[in-house]
Amino acid sequence: MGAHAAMTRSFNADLQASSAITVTDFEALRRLASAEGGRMRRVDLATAVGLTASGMTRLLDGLERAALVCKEHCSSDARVTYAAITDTGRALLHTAAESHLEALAAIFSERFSPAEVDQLVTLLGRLPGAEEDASSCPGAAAEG
Amino acid sequence: MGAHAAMTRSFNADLQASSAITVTDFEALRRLASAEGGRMRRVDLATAVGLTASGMTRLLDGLERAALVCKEHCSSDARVTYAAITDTGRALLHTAAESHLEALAAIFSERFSPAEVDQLVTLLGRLPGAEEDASSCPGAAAEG
DNA sequence: GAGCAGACGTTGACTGGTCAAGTATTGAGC
DNA sequence: GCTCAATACTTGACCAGTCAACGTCTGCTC
Repeated sequence: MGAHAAMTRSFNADLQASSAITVTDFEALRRLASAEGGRMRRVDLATAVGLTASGMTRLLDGLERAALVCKEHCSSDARVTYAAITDTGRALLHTAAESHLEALAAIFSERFSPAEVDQLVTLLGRLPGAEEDASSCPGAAAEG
Repeated sequence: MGAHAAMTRSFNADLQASSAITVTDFEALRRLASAEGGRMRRVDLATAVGLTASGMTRLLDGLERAALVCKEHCSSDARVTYAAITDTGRALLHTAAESHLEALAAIFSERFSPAEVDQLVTLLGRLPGAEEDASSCPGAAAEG
């Protein structure tokens, strides 16, 4: 409890200050940016970042209002709406990533050797819900 | 994000079903139960479980309403109020602990060898905010 | 082609938590 | 013994997310 909450709070404050987004916003943008065509079905994005569909609706509301993301419709299935990252979104993600990944790296490299980081990544990767989180973790095995 | 959220959700559902409390409630009760005299200053309890003071007020509101906890006043300092676990609270904690720790053990023993659990405990124990979390983790090094 | 189960997305009501501001109390310095 | 900064706690306004219910659309089956 304590550790996770504390870290999330600190990362949030960090991102908030540098880019006015939350950790979850960051995750969503990151996912979109690396998705094919810079877009994903809202439902897929939701499960990817670990939110419910309605949670994703709220989150994207905010990102849309900030013009970081926009809606696109699917021609073959009228039920689905894509969330697509905009150029503004990509730019902000880039900025945010610098400070966020730096903070992340700081926390970890201060406390763990590269080998230990690897160990954590493999071990935690076995947790339910982590599935392909590890593969998308920037600098998982890298980072000297 | 995903993994933590998913696990917390599942543990919450579990506890909710068995005892109508959340993971955070459980943490607070556990802390109180093992504190000297079954009580702690609200402020200390808050930092112990990783909440703000106001968060703790809200949380204890609920536990008090359910009679799992009660207020006690400090004779030497009128500012402080203790949160004290009641007999009802201890009983419920006992029940909840069975199912919760079982679920916890299941998740971990399915995925990690005892040695790996130890490794995780030591590594994660270095995270900020984890400080003495590990020491209070039931069955950290035990559990075959 | 009508009916129906199932998927996608949104909405309203709620929860668990935050932050900022306020009250009451304490203790140290003068 | 007054003043003032600091501490303990509560409260109101808010935020991020959940769940349950709903509308819409799709695709299968008959």
